[in-house]
Amino acid sequence: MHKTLKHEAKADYLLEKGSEILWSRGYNGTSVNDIVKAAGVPKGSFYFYFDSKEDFAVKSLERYFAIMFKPAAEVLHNTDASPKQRLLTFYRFRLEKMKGEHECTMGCMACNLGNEMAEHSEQIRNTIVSIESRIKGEIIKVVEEAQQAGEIRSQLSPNQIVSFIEDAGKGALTTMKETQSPFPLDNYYHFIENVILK
Amino acid sequence: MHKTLKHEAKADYLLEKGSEILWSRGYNGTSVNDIVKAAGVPKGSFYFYFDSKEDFAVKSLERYFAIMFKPAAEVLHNTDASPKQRLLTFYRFRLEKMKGEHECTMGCMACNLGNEMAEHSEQIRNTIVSIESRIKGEIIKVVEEAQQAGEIRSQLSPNQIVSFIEDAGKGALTTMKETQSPFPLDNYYHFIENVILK
DNA sequence: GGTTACTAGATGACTGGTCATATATATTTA
DNA sequence: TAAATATATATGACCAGTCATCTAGTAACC
Repeated sequence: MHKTLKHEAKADYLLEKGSEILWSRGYNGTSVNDIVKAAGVPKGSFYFYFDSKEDFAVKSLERYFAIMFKPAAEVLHNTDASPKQRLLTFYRFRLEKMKGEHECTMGCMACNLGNEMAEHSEQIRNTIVSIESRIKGEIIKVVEEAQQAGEIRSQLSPNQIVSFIEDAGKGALTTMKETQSPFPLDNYYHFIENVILK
Repeated sequence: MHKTLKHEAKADYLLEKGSEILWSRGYNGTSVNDIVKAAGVPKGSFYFYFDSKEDFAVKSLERYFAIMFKPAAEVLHNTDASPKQRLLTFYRFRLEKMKGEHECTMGCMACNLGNEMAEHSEQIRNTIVSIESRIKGEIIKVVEEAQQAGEIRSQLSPNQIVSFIEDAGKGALTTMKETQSPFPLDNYYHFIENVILK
């Protein structure tokens, strides 16, 4: 079907209203009804804008990554600072953003949906894996630069380093959500700065 | 209500049969029907053995931690080895156990349920937080010993170190599940051994 | 008889998804 | 220009099935 601009705008509106519910309540905890009610749109319209609830989740994730990563990416690529400094600012930036989310109670949307659905929806799993790997790629480049500049040690490969930092961040977000406290994220940053990126 | 031995045995049987479903499909993805069907127990009986689905999840988590942590704890307290060696063996042991779970597709039950339900069930959140903090306490003691023995550096507090390692582990399990690969766990151990516990 | 252990079946609200139908907006034709 | 046609969008009633939970009862034992 041909998608008009108007079509896309309303689909975006549904995503805007529904994504936070999905983030908070998870895939199986969110009903299509919840989404359309939040947007004030009749039930029947949902399936005009999305193929299925699964399709809505995929587009929600894409939107989430776009919103969360884009501003942070600018920090990452801002060549006024040295590679290492850019990495630190980048992680600090992301972390503060996550801490701000509803008193540390919501965690990371991708982690939530990944943990819940990776085993049961290839669409959702693929969306998360492919976007995360693209983001990782961008960070890896900066780590390579930092290694070449001698700012951080070179015994570990950039992929190992970035994989570990990214994974540790996911876990910190999980614990943040469980304990409803920013400590895990602050502790995480402390390790990045003082132990990992050395 | 007075609980007989027989009563407890049958409740355990329901937990044994239902926990894996809960682990795999999550809280909202698992129905009471799924659980009783898996155990071959009449539907009406469920509420004779458990107060609610939420109660079942709490007891499932307690069972999960007991099964996963108990054997690992023996490694942790086996005083034949030095504190640092015990820590490394402990983490290696746990990691191999998690890698074995269904080709890396299931992740960690507590992370799954925590991410899904922490915001919506105080019972589930409290269960996870309190058990994890007890486990953390046991590990912290060994880190203290290792620091006193000069086996690992002392600039960081044992609580900081253990918090970070535990959180990083959760994230590694999340990525393991997303990517269906053991790499995140192996990379995690590599960092514990060569970067964190130094 | 009385107490406790257990369970079949029902409850009403809710699930993701479909459908026929209605209207609004473009596009084409005369 | 106006009329005719086609397409895009809107809508809520409606599936068949599932949800967590409860009630009212039977079965078992003392």
